[in-house]
Amino acid sequence: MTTNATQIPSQTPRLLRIGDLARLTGKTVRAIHLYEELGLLQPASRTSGGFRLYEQGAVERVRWIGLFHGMGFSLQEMRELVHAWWDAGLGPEAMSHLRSLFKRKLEDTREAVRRSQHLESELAAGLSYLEACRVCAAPASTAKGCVGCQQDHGMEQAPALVAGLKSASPGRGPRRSHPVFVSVEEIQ
Amino acid sequence: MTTNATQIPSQTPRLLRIGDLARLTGKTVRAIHLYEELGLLQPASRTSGGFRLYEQGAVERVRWIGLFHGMGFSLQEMRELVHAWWDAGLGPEAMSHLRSLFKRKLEDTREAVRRSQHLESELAAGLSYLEACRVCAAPASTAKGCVGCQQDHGMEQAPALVAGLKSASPGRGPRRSHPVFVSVEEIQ
DNA sequence: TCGTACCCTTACGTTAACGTTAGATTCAAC
DNA sequence: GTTGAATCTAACGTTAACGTAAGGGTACGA
Repeated sequence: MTTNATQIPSQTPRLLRIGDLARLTGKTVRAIHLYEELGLLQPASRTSGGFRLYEQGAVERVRWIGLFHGMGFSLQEMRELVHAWWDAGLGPEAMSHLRSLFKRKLEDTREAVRRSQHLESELAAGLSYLEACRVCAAPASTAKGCVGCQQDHGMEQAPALVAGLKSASPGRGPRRSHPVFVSVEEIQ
Repeated sequence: MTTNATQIPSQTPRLLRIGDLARLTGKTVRAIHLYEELGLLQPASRTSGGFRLYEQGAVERVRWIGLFHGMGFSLQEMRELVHAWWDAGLGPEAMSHLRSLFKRKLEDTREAVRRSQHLESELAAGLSYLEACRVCAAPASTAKGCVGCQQDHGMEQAPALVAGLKSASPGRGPRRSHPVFVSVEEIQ
């Protein structure tokens, strides 16, 4: 009887070996091993020699893992979710637990969105600030004096990201010009 | 002459030892050492015995590091930015490089926002799906059959996150009931 | 001066998600 | 049967951002 990715003339669909699964999903054998260790995926069976054999559904499964991992779910979190799902059929408490997992992750995700959006606006403001230098004066002189220029570019105050960068400059500036005690140059 | 966090009766403000800086910023001494290694922060000087002494500005600096680190900037990325800022005074190319760093990070951040927002909507949909179970039937029977129930909760299709969880169940189900070859139970 | 908190440098440990390597076994085509 | 690709398990390595510990030196108030 042929067991390797061959059509079995009965009701059992063709099974995949791990390498097939890896190629079909763009993952490595190692990654699939890891998912199995974490309980996220199981082979349908094994050969008598110990080779893992997977059903076609495993392809979807690995893709699902990759999709949500890419969106921000750690493998551990997914593991919790999967286990909570399996347990949810056992009673109301388990179901409540599953829902609370969803709620917590949803809240965490909303917070992450806010943080990223905040950073986005900081970066956009900083970039505008830097672009403004190129606009407001002749290129040669602007580029030369831009980083150290004192004008506020039409803004009341430099964006926080740029302000922090600016504060780095004077700190380094005086240290180069006026050493206080031991001039720290070993960091180079 | 007193050098430890004492007012020097001249134009030099009181300097902080590393422990002071750590307490004022909520960071550890170790973290501050790391920032120094990465070139993000430097002590203003050292005692003859080697103790680091920081200016008040270092407090703002460490806070800035923490703020943007918390928003999604890796320390390495911040290092690149700081160095690009320092170099930007050297000419138009360096200035252009600084701007491109901003642009790239801005693009990455926008992508991160999109990913998180996508996950957020998936989680919200999944939660609605799960909440609908509690709504559509009596608690006792709903909780019992919820995970495996076949009705679509008024939705054409389960959200992708839930669909992936559902697909985990039948895979585990048959394996418990109808082992094909070697039943894999060692993952327990 | 003494005592104690503080600081120094060095170095190894932790975590998540794999990557990489090695030696042995299995599988399937020829 | 032979051969070479594929797979097995085991184990160590990588990265970022620190945490932890150790042994020795420093700073400063009492």
